[in-house]
Amino acid sequence: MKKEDGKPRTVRDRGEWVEAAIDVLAEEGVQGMRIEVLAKNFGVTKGSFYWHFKDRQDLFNAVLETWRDGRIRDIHKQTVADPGGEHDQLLHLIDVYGSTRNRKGISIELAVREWARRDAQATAVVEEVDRWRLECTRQLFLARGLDEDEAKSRSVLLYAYVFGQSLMACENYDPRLGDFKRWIAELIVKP
Amino acid sequence: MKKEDGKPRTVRDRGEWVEAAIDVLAEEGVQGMRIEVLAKNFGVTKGSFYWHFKDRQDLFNAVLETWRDGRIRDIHKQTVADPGGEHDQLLHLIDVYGSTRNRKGISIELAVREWARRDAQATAVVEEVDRWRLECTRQLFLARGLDEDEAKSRSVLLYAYVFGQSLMACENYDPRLGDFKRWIAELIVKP
DNA sequence: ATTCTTCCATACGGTACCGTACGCCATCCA
DNA sequence: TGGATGGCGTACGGTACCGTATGGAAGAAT
Repeated sequence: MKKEDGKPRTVRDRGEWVEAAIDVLAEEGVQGMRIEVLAKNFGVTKGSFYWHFKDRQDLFNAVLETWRDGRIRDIHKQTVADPGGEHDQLLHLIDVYGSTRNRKGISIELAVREWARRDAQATAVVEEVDRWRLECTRQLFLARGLDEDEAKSRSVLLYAYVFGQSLMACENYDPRLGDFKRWIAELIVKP
Repeated sequence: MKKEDGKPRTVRDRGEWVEAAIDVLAEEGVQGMRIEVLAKNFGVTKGSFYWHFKDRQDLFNAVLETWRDGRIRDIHKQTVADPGGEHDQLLHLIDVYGSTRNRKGISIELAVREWARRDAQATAVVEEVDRWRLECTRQLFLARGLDEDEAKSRSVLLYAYVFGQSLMACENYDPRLGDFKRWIAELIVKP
């Protein structure tokens, strides 16, 4: 059959599909990444999807790899050697995951971890990302003069805290929550 | 049509449906609570379900209320006044959510919070549970002699940490992770 | 200009659900 | 003992998907 209207035919590549899928992942979770829904929100049909991807799992793998590579790049950028600035770098790390200006990044983070609870592929990706992150913060703590054990412990605490923080509904707990969070960040980072 | 086999007809009540639904919630998440699947795993058909529940949302509400009531009961049991024992009570709280013997409880906890990210009803329930929990631990910290702000801050840190901990994949980070977690717990609770 | 390749639209069969309509059996009750 | 009622089975229509098969348009290659 033919298209009668004059709408220009949109053409998308694999990368655009993955980006759009990650957006939906953040908002709806893994279950939300439906091919036909993605296609509709995207202005094409699934004929396009199955041209660029073998099947749904193929998209999932691409999403996971893209996320992983981005996170690993990010953590390296955020923990570059800056002698004397380790304290601020650590505080910044905590802040990034606690602030609302990174809402989308946090949503993706939670969605991927939720995914990882029931999917081996996602679990492997999360493990790899966590390894890098823990390693990088460990280096920062070491540079601050902490011993090996404390550096590792505080790294675990740091990331557990930032992820857990976004799971909690404590906005109405106290109007001075912002102060509390700063106090907590200092406690986690403090030498 | 008639049942030819001699299987005794199973009869279920509302509570049993809710219990079974919570089990599935822990393993599969909200999306996993499908009526026909629940019924099959349960040895009945959805004819039974629609006798006990108006619709799927009706089950969801029952699940949320049951969870909320259980959590509120639990937190009160775990934070009863025990002058001088507050330190151990706080450590125990952290331990409960970190240990593998509470695997199911943790799974439910995460599933409900995942649910809450995209559903207002679940959000309200999580908020209520968090309020109680934060309030109870705040009392424990106060009893330890901390001032108001630090009691509140450490309460937030405590719960953010325990939830975040179950989101992380750091089992392979270091064989002495158990030691690290004990060290972290002490840091969180320490006066 | 013709063929080739790329990329997408459409149609189709299949599955897994939700919710409803209705009927059947067992038990309690007069 | 016959009827009422609680509790469930079955069948049906409807929706939302997945994946495949096939065809068509538009540019690239020759």
